[in-house]
Amino acid sequence: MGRKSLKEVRQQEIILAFYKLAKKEGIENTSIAKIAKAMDVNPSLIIHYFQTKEELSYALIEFILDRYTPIFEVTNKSAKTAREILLAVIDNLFSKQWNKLFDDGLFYSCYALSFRDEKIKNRYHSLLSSLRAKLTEIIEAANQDGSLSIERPSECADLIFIILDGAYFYLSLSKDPILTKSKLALYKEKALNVLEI
Amino acid sequence: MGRKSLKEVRQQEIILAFYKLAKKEGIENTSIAKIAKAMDVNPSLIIHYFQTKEELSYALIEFILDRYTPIFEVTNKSAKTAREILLAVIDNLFSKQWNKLFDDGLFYSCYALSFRDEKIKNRYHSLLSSLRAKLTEIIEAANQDGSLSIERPSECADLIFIILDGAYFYLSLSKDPILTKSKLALYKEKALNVLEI
Amino acid sequence: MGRKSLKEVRQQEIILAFYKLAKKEGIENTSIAKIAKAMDVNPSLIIHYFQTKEELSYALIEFILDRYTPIFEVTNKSAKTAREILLAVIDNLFSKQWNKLFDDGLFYSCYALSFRDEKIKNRYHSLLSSLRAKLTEIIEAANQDGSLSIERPSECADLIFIILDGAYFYLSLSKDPILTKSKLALYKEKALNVLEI
Amino acid sequence: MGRKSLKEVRQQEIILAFYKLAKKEGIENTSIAKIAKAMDVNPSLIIHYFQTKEELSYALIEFILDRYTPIFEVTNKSAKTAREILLAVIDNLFSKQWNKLFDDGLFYSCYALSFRDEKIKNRYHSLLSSLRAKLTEIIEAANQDGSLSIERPSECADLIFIILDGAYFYLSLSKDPILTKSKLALYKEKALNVLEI
DNA sequence: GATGAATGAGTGTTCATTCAT
DNA sequence: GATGAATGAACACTCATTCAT
Repeated sequence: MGRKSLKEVRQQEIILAFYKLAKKEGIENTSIAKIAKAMDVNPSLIIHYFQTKEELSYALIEFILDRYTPIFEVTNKSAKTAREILLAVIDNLFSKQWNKLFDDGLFYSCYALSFRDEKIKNRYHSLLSSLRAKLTEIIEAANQDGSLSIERPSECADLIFIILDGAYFYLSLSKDPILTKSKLALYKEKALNVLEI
Repeated sequence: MGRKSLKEVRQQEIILAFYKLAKKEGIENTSIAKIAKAMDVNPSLIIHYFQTKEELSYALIEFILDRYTPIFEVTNKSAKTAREILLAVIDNLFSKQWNKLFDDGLFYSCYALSFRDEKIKNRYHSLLSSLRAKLTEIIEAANQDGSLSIERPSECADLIFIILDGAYFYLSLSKDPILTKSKLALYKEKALNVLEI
Repeated sequence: MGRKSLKEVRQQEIILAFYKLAKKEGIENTSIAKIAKAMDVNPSLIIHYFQTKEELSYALIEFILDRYTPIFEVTNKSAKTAREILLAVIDNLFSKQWNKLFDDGLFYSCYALSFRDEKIKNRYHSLLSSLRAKLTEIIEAANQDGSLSIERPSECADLIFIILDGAYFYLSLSKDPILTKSKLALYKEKALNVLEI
Repeated sequence: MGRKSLKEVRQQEIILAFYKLAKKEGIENTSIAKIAKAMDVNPSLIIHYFQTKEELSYALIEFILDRYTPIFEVTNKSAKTAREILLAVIDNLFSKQWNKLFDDGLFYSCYALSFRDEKIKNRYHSLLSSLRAKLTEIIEAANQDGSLSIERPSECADLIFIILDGAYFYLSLSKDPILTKSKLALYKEKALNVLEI
């Protein structure tokens, strides 16, 4: 299989540096020069690996949306029933502990970009769709083993994400972590209601 | 004693020009120079009215969030029962026809700014809170005249907005207007369910 | 005789505000706008009284060089002998306590301007000449009453100012006030030697 | 590995261009853009080599104060006695022919800056101190070989510079070169008196 | 693979000034 | 006498990018 080429390694380093800076100061304030400075390399090197700023930005978005991957990770998956897995996933979704590298500000910044960039819009849309699809699968599995009997699993999964996204949209603005926690618990309950649990 | 003040008029003109440009090209790509060019005035005139770009940006956000005002406007309000008003408002909320000057991209762009600007965060939070408060009032009015009997009106209003915000978050990415419409109808139904209607 | 016109009063206010700002931040960093802000009036008003920045600058230099006037002020002049007056003046010169409103940085800044502005150069030259002339007079008076017998009074006065200016030029850079004081005393002694005292 | 560095060469070119412009029009009127124009390069190139205007200004001051170096250069030094060297140096000092690139206006402009910039003040102070130290050394050498017997060499050197600085301060304003020359001769004589020559 | 030279367009902001009221 | 509108040129500085080495 061989080791990763230097190119890929370097590209990842650059994206990570970009990510960290953008997280701190915002995407629009993060220039190639700043990234280069943070990495202590020459700005030209960044252009060398990503021909344009635009390409670099796409790579960043890719990186950011990849943060979502572990959202469905459940420990001891094989040892669990479909229903247990579903509950664990719901827990995951409504706790947002799944990824420490995740940054809401950046997520919404890039989301906002999608209104003027079709490519980004597609990327976001496909992420949101795939999340829904995965949840749908889990619901269907629970249906199959009889532990659940949801009539329209995909509609149900969709609704849960509607609640989830609406919840984070609102709670991101909150400054009271205790209130946030209790609200999140409430919304989770509502999501479980959707599942008739 | 002095020349008559054009301040408010000019400021509004500038904000409107800013708004239009930002809508088209994004906030981060809209410079004072571009606004000035669009208005066919000198850039320093803009600084004359808004001392800094920051101040101008705050004014823009104010302007954008003001677009939300008509959301609760219902024709023939006095002739209607509380329940009718409530239904009309829900219709409003889930149609987003209430304001043609509204731009989602801009709304989310500014929202994203709130993660690095406390002032903006407060402004968004207060908007969202006041919307919830107004809906709560309407629900309570319907409770009072017996046409509704919701136990926790504010929790109920909150939940409706959670669904609404989650819905728009998701549907903003959609490119299929027909699907969007039908989904919106579905979410509205869910909101009505929350109201036990 | 009547009272001073509003014009003169206002002009003096402006110059004083200019002076204070320039003292703090340097001439080259002091703009009409800043002066106006400090005075809480409109920038145009300043232009109204001094047609151009240049004119205002000339007025400032005039103001600054006027600070030198009290240098020859000696209390109880009439009660003193020529020699006593001379000694008092030398004391004055080498103490620089004569005017609290005096600022060295500003003085040298304007002095530097004289290299590119003939008018300013003349003004400075005439100040330095008149100071020498006054000192010469005092020396001549002491010569006359026999308390001194200097052969070339004007040359002598010139030399004293050479020492004085050289001293302040050097000591302005010093950060050790005690050393400054002792050095100043030494230079004064040398000046008195010139007078054969 | 990378392109060969032009840094020092270019930096010197920039400083020289800065110097020439500042000499003609004054430091405060010399902008980065003007320097760039004079050099027929892009303004950003100057920023590339000196990150800020401030840094560039420091470099200029360094350059200006370096003009003082040749002041103690004496031809045929080894063939001369200490006393001859001393006389040659005094000649140098009071002729100011030592450096054609020297500009008084600029010197005093930068000197004036030292009142608001500690770094510049230190630089000037160290220059003046080192000049005094060098002269002291020469006087001590003459003391040693018996051609002079000055009790306090450093005080003596100091006094000579006081006279020198005071002289140039005054004579810089003069417009009569013949008078200047004769005065300078007189002051030189006084300096020699200090050395009891 | 990486650096440094160099550009040109752009940023927000300040400047002195003019003119109408 | 004083204000506010408006300008146009200038400021230091940052940007993404290209090219030579």
